[in-house]
Amino acid sequence: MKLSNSLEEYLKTIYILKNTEKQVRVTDIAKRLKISKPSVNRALNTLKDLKLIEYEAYKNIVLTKTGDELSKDIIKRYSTLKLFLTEVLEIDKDIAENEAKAMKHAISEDTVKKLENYINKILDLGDLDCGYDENSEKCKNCVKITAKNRLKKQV
Amino acid sequence: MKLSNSLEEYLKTIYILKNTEKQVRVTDIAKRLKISKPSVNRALNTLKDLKLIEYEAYKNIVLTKTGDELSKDIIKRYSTLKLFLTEVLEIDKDIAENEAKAMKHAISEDTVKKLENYINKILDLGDLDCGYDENSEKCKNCVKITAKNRLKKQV
DNA sequence: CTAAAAAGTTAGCTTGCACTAACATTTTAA
DNA sequence: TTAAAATGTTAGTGCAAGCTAACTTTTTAG
Repeated sequence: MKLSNSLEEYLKTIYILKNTEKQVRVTDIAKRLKISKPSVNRALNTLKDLKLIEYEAYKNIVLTKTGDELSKDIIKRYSTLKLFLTEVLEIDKDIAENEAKAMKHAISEDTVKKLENYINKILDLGDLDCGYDENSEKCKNCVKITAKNRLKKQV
Repeated sequence: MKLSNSLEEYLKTIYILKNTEKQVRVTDIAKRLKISKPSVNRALNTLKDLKLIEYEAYKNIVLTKTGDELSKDIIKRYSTLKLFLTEVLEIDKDIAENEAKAMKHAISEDTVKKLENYINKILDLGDLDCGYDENSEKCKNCVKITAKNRLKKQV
């Protein structure tokens, strides 16, 4: 299922609220996304029509099985991109979050997987560079990585 | 100046046509972008209002100085992303083009620069891996790169 | 040179997604 | 327990960007 970036943001937010707050409310979504409540209301009705959430007027918002799976998928795309931006390119967290948010919609499952493998290959290597002089003949192909505190849980 | 992804695609297309065809026409833009001529017409009027192109009814389409600079900037973002996807992640060209197209809007100047530096660091290393066994203790930090024919001119 | 083809434009429709104003329902606190 | 506050919904607006149908202008071929 292919959603608009806007709807993906709603779904992602619902998932995050579900796992961090007692309840998932229109107002909370609106605050987090800095969007008006009526806009949230309409988006929720769209997500309901798509059978991604259960939603009755004035009642609690609940993800369906499909909605839950799709949320995880969206968050996976988002956090993989964010991880790449912050840990590999060493971009500032806030900027990385914004860019990952806007980029996530464009990235396919396959690309996410490849990016993830790539990041793992790079970050699992341990700390810093490999000990050889980056400019020496011996190991000129080694890539020096300076990321620390990697592989923290991302949301 | 921050344009929508749609307007960026128009501007990028105008730039490319300018440099590959004798003239830049509504029909050519429409064909390339697979969008109707009236839609192109309206987009062109928007770009004209933004002083990115010169455009009079039934006349030729010309980029202004600002429009030309912005086009280059857009293409830079696009092609840097595409290069990363194709050469580093080894993603299929067509898919990479589509994803880069949709992602380019989200990426800042600063991130483009960092990504570019990163790609250069990786790709400038020469061919293939460094000769050590990737799994050996000796050089476990080396990243094997298999890209060939890199740094081709991208458009 | 003119009629047909190609190119370009205008008008009006649709959808997505934001907004405010106004109203309805639920929750909370005196 | 009930009035105020908080929350949620409905109605209607605006804008971006796609579309088709119908029209105008320019180009081209006989």
